[in-house]
Amino acid sequence: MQAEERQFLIEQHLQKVEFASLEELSERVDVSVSTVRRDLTLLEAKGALRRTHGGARLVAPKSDEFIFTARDTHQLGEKEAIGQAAAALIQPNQGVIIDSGTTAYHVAKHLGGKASHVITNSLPVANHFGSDNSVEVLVTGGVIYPRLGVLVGPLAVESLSGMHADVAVMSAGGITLDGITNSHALLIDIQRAMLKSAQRIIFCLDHTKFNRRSVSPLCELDVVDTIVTDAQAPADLV
Amino acid sequence: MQAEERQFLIEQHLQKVEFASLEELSERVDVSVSTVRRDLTLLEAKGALRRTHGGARLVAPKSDEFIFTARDTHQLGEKEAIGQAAAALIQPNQGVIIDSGTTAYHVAKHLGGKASHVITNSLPVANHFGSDNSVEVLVTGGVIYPRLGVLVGPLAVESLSGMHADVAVMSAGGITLDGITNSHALLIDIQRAMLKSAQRIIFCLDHTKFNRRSVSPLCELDVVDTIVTDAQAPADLV
DNA sequence: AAAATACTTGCAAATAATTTCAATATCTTC
DNA sequence: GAAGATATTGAAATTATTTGCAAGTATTTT
Repeated sequence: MQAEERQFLIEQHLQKVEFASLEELSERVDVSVSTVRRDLTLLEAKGALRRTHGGARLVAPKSDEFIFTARDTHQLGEKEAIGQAAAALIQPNQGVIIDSGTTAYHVAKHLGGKASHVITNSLPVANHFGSDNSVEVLVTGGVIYPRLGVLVGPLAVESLSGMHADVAVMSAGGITLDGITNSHALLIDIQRAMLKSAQRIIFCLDHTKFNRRSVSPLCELDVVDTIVTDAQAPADLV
Repeated sequence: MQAEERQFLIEQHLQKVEFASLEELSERVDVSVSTVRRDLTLLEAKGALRRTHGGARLVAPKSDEFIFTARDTHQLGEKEAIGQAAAALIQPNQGVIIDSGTTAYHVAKHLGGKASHVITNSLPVANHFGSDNSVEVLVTGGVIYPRLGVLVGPLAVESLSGMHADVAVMSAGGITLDGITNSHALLIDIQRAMLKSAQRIIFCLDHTKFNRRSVSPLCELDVVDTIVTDAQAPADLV
């Protein structure tokens, strides 16, 4: 096995497990513990990981810089499923607007190369498609809302105003019979612009969002074409 | 078999396998290992591949994250130092435009919370500041240029046109006495807009950029206020 | 504080790279 | 086409890297 390949494997393995002992790694790449140590020293210098007593650990444990995972951990399974279901609704070669919520992000993950254009104001979504040249990704301008990686502000709204897409994949803070609401006032303007620019509106909302009302009203229910949710959603509202 | 043909075969084979040992190549083109070594040295100088202990590997094999890390490894030390030096030139609370090159990215890394506003069209730079709420980061809109994580296109130029910053930290493909040039034509418009929007222009160029001319002319030398480079830069041009 | 575990350092064997040199092939020049 | 000059090639000797091991040192645990 080649030194470089070995180091790559170590890096890759750590991406999965976040922490690994020397023995574990040494066995995995089939070299002595000494060599693993040396590799780890190198990789640490490169900034790829951090050595600890007994092993090594990822320097940035979260897969996506932004705090996503922290918010996510709760309904991860449901969101994953919603993402898959919503992605299945997208026809090949459509233009898709993807919102900045965590649920919308999961839709992006399952989209693969289906869409031909993706429009988004979410940095995690942009990163996800960043090295994929089968999709044209259009990022709105704007100011980064810290910790969420969302682009907000007038520039974001402006950039959206001139655009058009077949579908908009949205998420929100809450839904009642009166309409859909969201918590961040800054997002409202942007989401309205998104709704206006898309022909078909898909909302992705897990069951915790039902019968909840956030501070800012976003839109009426009749604007929405499809809602994707999970099995635990209250039947009466559906 | 002809030397040129042999080298072409090696190149071609590597395209497929990403990595090959000396023995493998020697057998494949039916010459001694010594000759393969010589060929590899040549091909490396040409930039077609990278030699490693025991073989050779493609220059840009993997494409997961933005190509950054791969491109970087070469002049990493120099770029790191340039980044630090350039960051030192920024006064606290200034508005800074940061370009999309790898060198400019290193400046961002060393900027800390010095700047009050950062304007960029580079996703890596945006990510870097993403969870830092001491800095207001303004991202231009645009289409993602795959593999580099740069936002390009008319939207990017437009978003820059209305903005203003104290300093612009730029990088480029080459510099001669005739001016500064860059390789990606799509970037030129954006960089020009950046130059127009900033009061003071800092160019970060490592020594390999000197006396090199890329395809597209960017600007004359008199536009530039400061150039940050490393020790190996040719003295006469400085 | 003692025991256990992990880390560092120095060293020798194995492996790979560079250098050197003779043999062969290729190109010039007549 | 032949003689000499130049370049390329393969093999041997030298030098450098990498690897695994063991002894000594540091860190953590009990």
